[in-house]
Order: sequence, then C-alpha cells, then structure tokens
Amino acid sequence: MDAEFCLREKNIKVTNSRIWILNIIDGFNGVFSADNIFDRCKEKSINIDLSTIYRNLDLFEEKGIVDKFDLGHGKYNYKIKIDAHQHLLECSICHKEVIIDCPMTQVEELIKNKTGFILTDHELKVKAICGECVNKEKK
Amino acid sequence: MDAEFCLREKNIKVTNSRIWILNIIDGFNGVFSADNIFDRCKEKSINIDLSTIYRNLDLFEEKGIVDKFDLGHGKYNYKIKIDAHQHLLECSICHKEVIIDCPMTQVEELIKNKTGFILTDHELKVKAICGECVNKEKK
DNA sequence: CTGCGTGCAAATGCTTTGCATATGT
DNA sequence: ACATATGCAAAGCATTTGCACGCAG
Repeated sequence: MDAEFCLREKNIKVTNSRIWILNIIDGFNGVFSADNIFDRCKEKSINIDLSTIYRNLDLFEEKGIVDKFDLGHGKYNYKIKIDAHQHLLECSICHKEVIIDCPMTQVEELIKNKTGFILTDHELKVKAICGECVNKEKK
Repeated sequence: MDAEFCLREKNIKVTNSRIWILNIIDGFNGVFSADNIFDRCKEKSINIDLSTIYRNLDLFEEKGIVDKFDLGHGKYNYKIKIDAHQHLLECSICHKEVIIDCPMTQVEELIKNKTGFILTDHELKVKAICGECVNKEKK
C-alpha cells in the first residue's frame, strides 16, 4: 500500500504521522485498536500522540479508509476497508432507495470474536421501509 | 409482560429493582440506554442506582433477555430480545457447527440510525471456516 | 440465616478537547 | 504566509468496582 498515494487520493493532507499510521495499520492483518497503533509507535520509537491517532482514525473513517466498530469490550476497533461493497436498500412502500456500505463487516468481527469462525462469504437480502413511510403508517 | 414471571423463568432472583427495570424497559418501544432507565426512575421517584442498572443489564444480556450493541456514539444501547431466532454456522471444511443468535439486530439498529430505514425482513446466508481449520490452512 | 443484591462514592479506562507550537502546501 | 495538524496536559463520560448494609429465599 502506498500510504502517500492513498492520502492524496482522498484529499487528505499528507503528514508524517498519517503515513506512519497508515503503514502501521497495514501491518496488522485485520482488526486493531487505537492503542495497538500507539504501542507499535512506541516500539518503533516514533513519537505520535494517542490523540493524534484518534483524530486520524476518525478522519480515516470519515473518508472511508477504515471501518469503526465495537465488539462489546468498551472500546473501538478498526479495520481497513477492503472489498467495500455496498447494498441497495429500497423502501417497500414508496420505493425510495438508499445505498449503504455493507453492514456485515461488524457482524463478521462479532462472530469471529464469539465463535472463532471466519466468515468467507455472505448473501444478504433485506426488506425495509423508509422513515417517512413508517411515520405515515402510524397515522 | 409479567416481569416477575420473566425473572423466575430465567432463574434470576426476584428483586424490586429488577421488576422496576423490566417494566421500564418494556415501556420503551425499542432501543434504550442505561441512563434512559435511570432518568425514567428519577421521573417516577424510584431510587435505583446507575450501577445497579448496569449490573442488571449485564445480567439480562447474559440471560438472553436483552441485546447489547453499539451505534458508534460511545455508549451502549440495549433492546429487548424478541423473536430471537438463531443461525446455524457450519465450517466449510470440517463441517463442525455452531449456533449463534441472529446477528442482524445490531445491523438493523445501525441502519435505522444511519438512514432512517427500518428493516422488516432479512435473509442471510453465510459461509464460514472454523478457527481450527483456519490455523491448519496456514501451516 | 446466608448469600446475593444494592446504594454510594470513588476509581477506571477509553476518548475528546483546549491551547500553544510545528508542519505541510 | 496561513491554515491545518500535532503534542501535551487536562477534561469528559460511560461504565465498573469496593465496601458496608439490606433483603430475598
């Protein structure tokens, strides 16, 4: 992964901290937390503050570079977004559509965490009603 | 909902706090947090400590009465478990099986939170490999 | 009676924020 | 040059814990 390219591509200002963080993240295969990055920095004697890590993880999430989720341990975990396919949600009533990032990432991690099983593939179909139609129905 | 019955059924010692909490939870339709319960207690002038609420929510989660999940707001949300169907996960390699509670609850809430859409139905198929087979593959 | 449940107060731990300085474009 | 990013220290906030007392079985 070329960290610098990745940053430019997303219109994020290129800084040393960000390059280091991206490279470190890339070294973990899979899930990591803010202080995993912090620890790795200390190992490498790179001085990056935890707050900087949090600020950048937030930024990366916003820019679609990482996913942020929770496994119920009272802290956030992150994961590089790869193969980030999307799903189309269509309201069964008014047929309005929205696109969402595949929500299975977090489910995968949850299942891995609870059972040790690794999801290799999924097929997800959902039916949904949009908020407005729900409200109309109530009246 | 008969709170007392619900508790006995799950072999949980019946206490006033627990009955109150269950009844309050039942009054919310849908998602709630620990301090939603706390606030409602204060409104009703019932003296239940937040720590008691947390302790009991943990217990209820363990006993399968509620689901605990996170919407990315830095706090936990809970939801009464209704229609708690399960999924069978089978390892594609050794065919070992595990049963998990349907993981879509959290997805539902996440989607409701992000898009306003309410999921009304889902169909989920997954392929998975168990931890041991993953390790064997690595060698 | 006896152990579990609870209130209270304090601690914990992750995450966020304010501010002065440093850095990238 | 100028806005943005960062380090540092301190604050914030949800959740947890220790302890003495109270209550259910």
